[in-house]
Amino acid sequence: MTTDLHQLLGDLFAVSHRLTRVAARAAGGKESPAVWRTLSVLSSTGPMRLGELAELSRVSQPTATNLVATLAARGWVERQADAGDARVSVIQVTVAGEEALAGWRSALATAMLPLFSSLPESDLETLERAVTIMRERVVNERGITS
Amino acid sequence: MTTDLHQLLGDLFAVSHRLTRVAARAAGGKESPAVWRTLSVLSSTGPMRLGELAELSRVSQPTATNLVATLAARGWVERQADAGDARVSVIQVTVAGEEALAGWRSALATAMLPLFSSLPESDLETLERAVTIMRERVVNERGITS
DNA sequence: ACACATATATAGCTGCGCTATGTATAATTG
DNA sequence: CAATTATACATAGCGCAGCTATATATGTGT
Repeated sequence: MTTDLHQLLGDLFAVSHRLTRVAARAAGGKESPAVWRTLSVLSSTGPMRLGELAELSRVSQPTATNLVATLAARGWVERQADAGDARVSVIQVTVAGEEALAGWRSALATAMLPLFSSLPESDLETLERAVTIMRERVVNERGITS
Repeated sequence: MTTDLHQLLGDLFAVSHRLTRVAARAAGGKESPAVWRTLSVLSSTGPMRLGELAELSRVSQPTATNLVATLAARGWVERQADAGDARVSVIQVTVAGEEALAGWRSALATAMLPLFSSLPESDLETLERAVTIMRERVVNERGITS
């Protein structure tokens, strides 16, 4: 069966977006999805400059500034001055940030378990491979227009 | 390997959210992601009442009202009075709506091709199966708290 | 020193998405 | 059949993500 890329990408986007809505409502604490997405990026990739974070999170630089400000206000990230360049600030997840992220992950898993627990192991493996594939697409490239 | 559901769900959410950001910027026309998500839901599932749309889209009813208003203003959906119940309005995608959706899908595919075209067929099939799995999770249940 | 490039911050806007509440139509019940 | 309650959607008003345009501060090069 020839995979129709148009259809696949459209569906992938639509279902991804709906899934983020599910998650947002399920683990619906006070924090917004963007906060967790940003924290996830920082946690999985490690400390980085603000501009880099913006690229990886696929948001504009001002948006990243705001998100980091929010995260910093909660004590979940720290900004450190770069030794060699006074303009850059390196963002780093704090221990509290890792804990908050773990807590959210746990809440999310608990809330979404009813939806996913009935899946056979093979489906979970499919999802896992899909996550890996998508992450590589999202992370590795320098952006669509590069 | 025992799949860690906590990790998987957290990663799935994070990468899904990032993917929606990629798509939003890639096909970055004037319309917002929510518009396309809503239109996708309507198109794939068919005409439905507003409340149903809210549930399937995983948004609140007032949010659905607003989105439908936006879509109606662009002539992409129509509201029809229900014969048996004067309270309900049935939402239906117009021909123009289908065309707009197809156009967006095309733009999205074009923009994301550089990221996905290099994938082997097996990966595309994995993504396709993952889309199916996720869609069933998102569609079938009546909501987390039901 | 001066011009230009780069990294982040600020200002101001649009629109999503929410809760709380209002309004109109059904359904129910004494 | 009138009064109550439930349902479907609309309205009001808020918070915040995310954007563009622009400012500020620092670095680089001639």
